[in-house]
Amino acid sequence: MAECVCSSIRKAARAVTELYDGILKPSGLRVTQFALLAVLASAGSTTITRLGQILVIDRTTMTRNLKPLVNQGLITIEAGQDQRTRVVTLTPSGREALAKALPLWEKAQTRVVEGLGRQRWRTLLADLSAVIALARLE
Amino acid sequence: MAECVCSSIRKAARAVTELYDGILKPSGLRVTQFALLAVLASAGSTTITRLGQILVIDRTTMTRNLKPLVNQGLITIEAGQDQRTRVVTLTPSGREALAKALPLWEKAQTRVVEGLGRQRWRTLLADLSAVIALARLE
DNA sequence: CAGCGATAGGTGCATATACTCCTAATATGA
DNA sequence: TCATATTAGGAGTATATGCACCTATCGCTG
Repeated sequence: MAECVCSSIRKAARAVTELYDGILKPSGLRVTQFALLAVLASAGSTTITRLGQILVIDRTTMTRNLKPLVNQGLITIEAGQDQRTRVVTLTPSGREALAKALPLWEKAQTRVVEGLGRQRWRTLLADLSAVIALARLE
Repeated sequence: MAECVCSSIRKAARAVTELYDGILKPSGLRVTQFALLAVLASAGSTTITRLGQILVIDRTTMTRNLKPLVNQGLITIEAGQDQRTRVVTLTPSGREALAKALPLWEKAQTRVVEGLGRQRWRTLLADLSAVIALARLE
């Protein structure tokens, strides 16, 4: 099953997560949490469902992933205009944590990109996007 | 953070896992479990640590991932010659479950491979291998 | 052969992931 | 406008993931 797309991607995800998490460790953030904060920083306050759509994470998983960040005071969750929605907002403390983690992320990222070569890295990102689009059809 | 290698791979892993799990559903196996059984079928009985090395999964995670498969009677775990080790073996029932899941896996796999194109698929697998090797240096 | 480092594995803990089923609020349309 | 479908979210359950720390066994070496 060496050619299984899914297993290969999952395997790579585990390997690369371990690398990033290890390097990010001093920041106190995991790569999942870092990515979440980064999305909030760039997209601004948004609902839980919207965050899930952006990150390709199930709605209910998002709810749970947000919890440790709330506990650490990095984000807040409040009711939106639409009373059904809950709006997630980056706190100053969250913005600070993100800024502190950024150079560590860059370190991990550089290691992979340089090891892989820029061209190959670009190809990989494009291929992964294609896979995501494919998987999410219908 | 759209260019984050780690986030992109994780995102793709989620998307593609959902696809495979959905298609594999009638077999009662998840893609993680399918991959595990497939490794056992091709490599034969092995220890927990060895399985983890093959699948790039932490030793302790392996222990837990094996549990539902034992409960379903698809594998057995027994002490090895070396009394420290525990040897995992595919049962006839496990072999059967794997065989039943295979055509479903092929369906999911075909969909991704054809959607992506053979060439691009090959490139992706090679790039993912490179990423794994990179991440696991040192 | 006694002791010690290395190896195999397990447990506790925390996070990550998603499905099913549930409630509440909104939007829609007869 | 009221009934209904849709949408946003949460809770229960089960699996997936790995780190820190623990025990038991093995192999090696003085």
